[in-house]
Parts: sequence; C-alpha cells; structure tokens
Amino acid sequence: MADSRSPRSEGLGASSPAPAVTRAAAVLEALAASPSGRLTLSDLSRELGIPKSSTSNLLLALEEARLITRQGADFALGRKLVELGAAYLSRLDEVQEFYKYCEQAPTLSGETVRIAMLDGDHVIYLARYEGHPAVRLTSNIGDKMPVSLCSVGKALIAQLHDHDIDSMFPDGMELPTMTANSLKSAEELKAQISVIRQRGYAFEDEESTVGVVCLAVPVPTHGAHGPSLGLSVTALKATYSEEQGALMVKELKELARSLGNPMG
Amino acid sequence: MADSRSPRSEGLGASSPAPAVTRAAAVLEALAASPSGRLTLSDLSRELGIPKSSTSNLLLALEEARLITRQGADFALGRKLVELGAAYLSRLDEVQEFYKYCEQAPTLSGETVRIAMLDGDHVIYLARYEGHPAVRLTSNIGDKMPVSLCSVGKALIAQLHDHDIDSMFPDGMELPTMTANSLKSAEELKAQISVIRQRGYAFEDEESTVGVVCLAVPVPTHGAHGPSLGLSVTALKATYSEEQGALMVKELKELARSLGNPMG
DNA sequence: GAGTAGTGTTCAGTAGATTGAACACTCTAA
DNA sequence: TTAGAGTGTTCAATCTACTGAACACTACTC
Repeated sequence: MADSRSPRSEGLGASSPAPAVTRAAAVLEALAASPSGRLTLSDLSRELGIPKSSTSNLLLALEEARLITRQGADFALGRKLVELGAAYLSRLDEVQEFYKYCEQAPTLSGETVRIAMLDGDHVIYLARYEGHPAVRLTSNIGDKMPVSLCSVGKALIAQLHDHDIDSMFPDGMELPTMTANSLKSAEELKAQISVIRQRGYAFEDEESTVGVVCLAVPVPTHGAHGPSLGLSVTALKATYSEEQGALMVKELKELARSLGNPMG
Repeated sequence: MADSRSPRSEGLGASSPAPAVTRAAAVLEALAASPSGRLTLSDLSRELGIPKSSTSNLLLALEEARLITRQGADFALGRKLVELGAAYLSRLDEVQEFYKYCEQAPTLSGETVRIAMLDGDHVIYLARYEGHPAVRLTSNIGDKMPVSLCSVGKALIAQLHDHDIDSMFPDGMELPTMTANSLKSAEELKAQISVIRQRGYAFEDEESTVGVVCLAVPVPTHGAHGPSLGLSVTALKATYSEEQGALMVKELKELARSLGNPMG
C-alpha cells in the first residue's frame, strides 16, 4: 500500500492518479494555512518540495482559473473559491432548512444557533442564525475549531466508534486549550464523551470563550453519504438557566430529527 | 494569441501550463453550475470533452484532496471548498472592518447591509450585516447576481471606463430581468450609469425583488491589487424615506472611505 | 433470458508535461 | 560599483501522465 512507485513522490504523499491536481490542491492548502495568506513562488516551491519551474506552471494555471490571485510577487487564494464554497453550501439542503426552522422555533428563534460539520479532528461552521444580536460570536462561517474545544465537536465525535476516537485521541495526548476550562487531555475528553452519550447532548462551559456556554446535538445520518452535521446554541453564562437549556435542547433535537429525515 | 499549439485543446480554452489543473478547475465549475450539484463521471466527461479515463483520474485526485466527494455514482463539490472560501474571506480585512463599522453606525446598525465584490459581469456577496431582522434576504453569502440587477453591481461598473462597459454591454444587448422594473437593455443601463456617476451612489427600485429598494456605493481602490468592492443597504420600499436614504448613503460613503484607506 | 444502454475501470503505447540548470531581473549592503 | 541573495522565467531532454479501445459491471426493456 505504501510502495512509492514514482521516484518523484517525496514531499507529497504517495503517487496520485493526477499529480498536478494533487499538487495544485496542496498549493491551495498551503496558502490557506499560511498566517498572512500570501506566499511567493519560491516559498511554495520550498515548502511543498516542488521544483520552481513546475510550481510556476501550477500557479499560472491556478491563476487562470481564478483559484488564486497574484498580488505583486505574492500569491493568495482567489475569489473563485468563495463562489465554489457557496455553491457547496447552497446544495446542502440542511442549511436552508436550518434557517427556516430557527426563525419559527419558540426558544431558538431568540438565540444564536449554528450548524457545523465534522472534518477530521476539526469542526467547520456552515451557517449561523443570529436571533440574539447581543451575543456576537467571533467565529465566522467556514471557520474551523478543534473538536475538543466546542460542544458541537464533542457531540459529533461522541457518535463515532470507540476505536476511532482512540486513534484520533490516543491516551496521553495533550489537547489544544483556549481557556482555563478547556479539556486538557484525551482522558478528560473520553470521560466527557460517555456523559454526553448518556445525556444525549453535548455541553461546553466556558471551554473556548470565557462567559459563554454552549449546548449541541448531532444530526442523525442514518448511514447516508454526506458529512456528519451538528447543531449548537450559544448563550451567555450570566443569563443562562437550566430550564432554558432544557427547552433549547428539546428544540435542537427536534430540528436535528427533521434534518435527519430527508422527507421533512 | 489564439493559436492552439496543442492538438488536444478543443473543449477547453487554449493550452495551459498545467492542463490537468485547468481541467480540474473546469470540473469544479461544472459541478458548481449544475442545477442538482451532482454529476456522474460520464456526464463530466461528455460535458467537458475530456476522455473518460482522464476524467476518472482527475476525479480520484480531486476526491483525495476533498475538493469533491463521491455520492454513490455521482460526484459533488467537497467540503474543503468551504474551508478555502472561508480562508479567502478571513484574509480580506475589509470584511472584518465592515462588521465593526456597521455595528456602531447610527443609521446602518439598524439596517441590512452587504459588502460585495465584482467578478466579471456578476457581483458576489461576501458578507451581510443584519441589523433589521425583519428584512430577510433570499441572497446568501457567496451568491452571484448579474451586475445590472442590483445596486452594488451598478455602483461597481459605474467606476469602469466607458469602453470597458461598452464591451461588457454592447448596444442592443438584452439584460436578464427579474421584475417589471429590471433594466432591460444595455442602453437603459448606460443611461442609469451616468446618473449614478453624477449622484455618487447607485440605487435600485424593485429591480430584483418587488417591495425592496437598495442603495450602494463603491469602495475606492486607489489602484491597489485586490478586487473592487462595493457596499449596499437594503430597505423595504413601504417604510423607506428620502431622508433615511440620505443618511444611509452618508454612512455608506464614510465606511467606503475608511475601507479604501488601509490606515483605517 | 437475451438484448441494450448506460455506468466506471483497465492497460500498454505515446504524446507531452515536468524538470533542472542556466538566465534575467530586482533589491540591499558594502 | 560590485557583490550577493533573493526573486521568477526559459528551454530542450526525459520520463510519465494521458489516451482510447476493450472490458466488466449494473439496470432496464422486451
């Protein structure tokens, strides 16, 4: 499985059925990962282990497709990516239904609700309903978060099999933290997962932002293709109450159930 | 300029420095353009004029990069595109500043404001501030609109040189329409552009949605690289007044000026 | 069941994309 | 001015990714 037939495949993974495409994708990811969002041809060539001349060809082709743009000597992600990302989201019927439901739900309609999707050991926010303008979130649509740091993330991995969780978070692994309340170790995470499974929903108590609590539930996938989705509500800890939480979880679960059933 | 050196380049444009990449980009665009968002290998092969075996290779590479996903026999855009699109937007400082300004602006903070970017003869919405939840827009972030159908679009092309406008909209050209008020011909559009230049802002009177009016201004680019951006406010015609409009234009212009000056 | 129209996959040969060394250029420093 | 360290570009040779025809498969239709 790991015999590198191609003598060239070192920097990137094993040989690809269309190496130029794989490399182009690597270029896009490198640009997305770069702190400034801008890299020169030489930067990319060095970082990805692709010869300069080849990198130049890739960049020209990517630029022509508007997947990247030239800014002086630097290259940055291109506007076409916004279009493509939007096209992806517009096809996710769940997102449309999510908005409709939130608007008419008795409790949720006044809260900040989000729908997110699992992507490896991170969560990506797909859409946000803001019924409560006072709670301005720092996270935007498309942002990524480590699963251990948010309620949706925990709700989503709680659905995985134990051995998958173990391979993602081997015992002894340290987790990224953002506040004093953040889970610090794989063990803590796994302990909380069993509580989440018992209760049927996930929670977050100032683990990513001080003063903010979250509740989340997974959307049942019933074995369909497509990503695993999750829903979360965010509230200020100062004004949060147990009763309110129970109401929100009830509505979240109802929405999750209806999103899980394609029939509505 | 148009001598096709490569014997192969027929379906797609002239020969590319990295054909596989250009083709992969075409695949992504085809999927984005497809009404259902799902196409089979054979569909793509036929539509793009790429041999099936090559298409298969492209799709495998794209799938590995998560730029597309397999759904049974169909292929669809992949979740990685959401991440990349979000990465693009997060690097546009203008978007961040846009939110901040809207929140504290006296008039705009209570309205629905959007920031958009010019992309050929269309406009792409980058972000939306919703200070007035009663006006729910059908357009989402990333959506495209023909320039002639929205105020931002008109504000942005009003900045172009006349000969560029003429080549985009040659006399006699029919424009896409959405309501009875939509501009119907290139001549009507050009007439309105000269009014827009005179007034310094663009307007839209139920041209895309009945009952809705819009005002828009361009963000000055002072020759920098990067896309041309525009700002718009949306209001219900029923509650709209001239005085309110004047206030909103004033604030839009102030925001546009500050976005145009990287110094803040 | 045989026939047809669709799917995607396989594989050896060849057309052509990829390559690296040399080049042209722009800075900054001495 | 000259040197040096950086940038991106060029081009012919080579090695490989692409191709097309044949194949295997599924799903209907008759």
